Amino acid sequence: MELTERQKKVLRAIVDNYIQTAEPVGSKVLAAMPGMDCSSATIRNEMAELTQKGLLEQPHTSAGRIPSPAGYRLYVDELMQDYRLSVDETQSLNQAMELKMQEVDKVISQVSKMVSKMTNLPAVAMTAAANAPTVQRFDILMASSNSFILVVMTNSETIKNKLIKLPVNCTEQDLKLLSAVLNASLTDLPAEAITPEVLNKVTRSAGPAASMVPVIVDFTTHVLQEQQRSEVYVTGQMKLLGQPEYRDVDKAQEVLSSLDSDTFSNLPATLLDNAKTQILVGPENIARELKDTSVVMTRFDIGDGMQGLIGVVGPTRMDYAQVTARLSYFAENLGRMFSRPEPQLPPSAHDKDQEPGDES
Amino acid sequence: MELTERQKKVLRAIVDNYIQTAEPVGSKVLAAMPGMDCSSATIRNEMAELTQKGLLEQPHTSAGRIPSPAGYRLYVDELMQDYRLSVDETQSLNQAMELKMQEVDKVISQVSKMVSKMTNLPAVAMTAAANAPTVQRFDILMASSNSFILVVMTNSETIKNKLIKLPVNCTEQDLKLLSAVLNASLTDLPAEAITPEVLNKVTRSAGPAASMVPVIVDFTTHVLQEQQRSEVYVTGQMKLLGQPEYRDVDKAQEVLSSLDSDTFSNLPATLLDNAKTQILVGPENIARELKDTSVVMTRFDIGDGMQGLIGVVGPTRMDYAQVTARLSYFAENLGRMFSRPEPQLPPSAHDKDQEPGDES
DNA sequence: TTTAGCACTCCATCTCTCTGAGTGCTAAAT
DNA sequence: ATTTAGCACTCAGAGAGATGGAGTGCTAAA
Repeated sequence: MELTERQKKVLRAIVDNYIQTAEPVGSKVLAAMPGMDCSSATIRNEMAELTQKGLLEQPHTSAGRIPSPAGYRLYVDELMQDYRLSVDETQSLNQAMELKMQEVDKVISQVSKMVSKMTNLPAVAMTAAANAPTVQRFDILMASSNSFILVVMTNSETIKNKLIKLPVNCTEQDLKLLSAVLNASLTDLPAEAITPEVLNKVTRSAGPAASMVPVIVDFTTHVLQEQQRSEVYVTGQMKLLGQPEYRDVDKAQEVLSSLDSDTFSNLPATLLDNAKTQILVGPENIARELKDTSVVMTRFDIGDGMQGLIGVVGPTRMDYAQVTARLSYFAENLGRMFSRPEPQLPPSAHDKDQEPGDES
Repeated sequence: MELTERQKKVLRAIVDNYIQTAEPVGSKVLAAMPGMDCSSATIRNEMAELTQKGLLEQPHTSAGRIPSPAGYRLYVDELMQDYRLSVDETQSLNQAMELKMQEVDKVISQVSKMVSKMTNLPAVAMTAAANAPTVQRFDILMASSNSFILVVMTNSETIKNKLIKLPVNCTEQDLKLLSAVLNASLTDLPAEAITPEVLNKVTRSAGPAASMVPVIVDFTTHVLQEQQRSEVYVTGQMKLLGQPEYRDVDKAQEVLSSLDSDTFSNLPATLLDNAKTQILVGPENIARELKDTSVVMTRFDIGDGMQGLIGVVGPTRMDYAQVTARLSYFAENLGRMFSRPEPQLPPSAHDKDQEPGDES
């Protein structure tokens, strides 16, 4: 079952070529390639053998060969040449990444957009909380006599807030008491632990501002749930249509419709412990609908135990080397950005116009 | 140029039928319709006249008729029958709208998703700040010895925050001073008015915590700019492919690629002062690329002078009546929800699972 | 072991024909 | 004056061959 050097060369050439052209590759064009020092007949023999080994396929008798899923697998595992990012590319990647990341969840959607743009394929991005989210700290500010600002910071250092408009007659002192009670009773509790009993206890000891407690608790559980739920952002769906294998609208729709939270929610388990970029070829895939596509995913770390996954979805015939390289570079630098403390920009920092809703 | 009653009836029937079938309508099927008390020959005569008046078109000599843009215009202005939402529909709309709206900008994207889902067409949603955004209030909380929470509330009552990690040696008192200075100098200023001079002045009087000022100001201008910029969220692009006229991928792509901020940024001026739902048929459209599509847009109000636009994009042959009805209902109720003070839900409120990244 | 040569296969493309839906016009009917 | 029946005409779209060419597998010579 071992392949000769020449067979490897042929297989690699076929995959490379097919990735570029999306057309079955014939023996003639291969023979004409530089570095192939044999005739088309020889190539044909090798091809026949590779086909027999299940690494190539023939759409029909008188067509060239295309790689089979197994062929792709071998290619990405052993044959693929590393793609070197050009200087231009790293520059434009760096430029794209120069985003002002003020809110974590906005970052995820931005990231997804950028990945899609730079790979020219639909992109998927999601967060995955490593540990159960809890609240680390509550603050309550008085905005006016009947409106208050609730500030909640979670253990992953995400901060959420809410304006509470409620006619409550209370002083700054009362608010201090309330937040003290909240901080004492509700911090470090996962969403499930916030039971009616706890709520009752809080309400009883909350003093004059007690009427705010329900709203606060409701908001808190909402925030915690939101943190826990791994949101999946899909961007650039239309990019898939650019690929010749998805000119058929129905096919594209089938694939894209399976790109939702459900599909990816069982993925992280296998992927999160492996830091390297993963390539799932066709049938190896997570969802049945994706059996004719490939998914390339990689992990990146955000501060404080939060992790994210970014990846792209495309035809099995995608440029794995290039996509992998770009994705890894991206993930790496993204992680670095997050671990960096405060960017410390001068306030006159130029403000790149970041088209918000652009998903072209 | 006036139309007879029967001509109107014929035109309406043609548009209605074409909206359903996307096929040219022939005289025979029209004659067979209930309520048409004349033969196909008579209909043919009327059709010829309507064609001559520019309200109908013929794809080729031996095909039925389809409405021209002018025909659609007349239809939506005068002929269209109001679409009555069924009980089922209002229920599912209400259910869809029962979202926990914790953050304004998340709402917009949610809204866009919902509209897309319920019209089965690509949806566009954007906010439009009525007046120049300013900061109304600053707060700074100490999270730990070297991290601080900055809370900024704008005049539209949006609250943004940021965790500042910076080794600053200062007391609660120093923070009080800093926030007092910020509140005194930077509130009610639009982004442009925050000049280096102002910044300098603030830094000088900020006391021991002065080193935080650049970060704070940077964040503030960022927030203000973000508020001002009208973000355009486009969702459900793939829905367009469900429409027979966009089975051709290239056409769909052309349309969808023009759905970005730029296209819609010059729209509000004409639309924002008119509260009713607007229908832009084909060539009347904002962008040249949209000349074969129609856009239905409507306005909704969020509290405190903020406004939003939601709309859908689809083939000229879309079900205007239905889309308009759903959109209006949606906009109306959305506005109502925002003007309501605090929902005051019990904390045990059931939590509808709101699939986040689903754009199928 | 490699290569040239050749017969064979079969997809893609083109042309041609044919069908049927739909029209416009004319002449009779109301 | 309007409506209707009838008829000749048009033309897109489907289906049936016919054609060309890319690519293969196999055999026999190098």
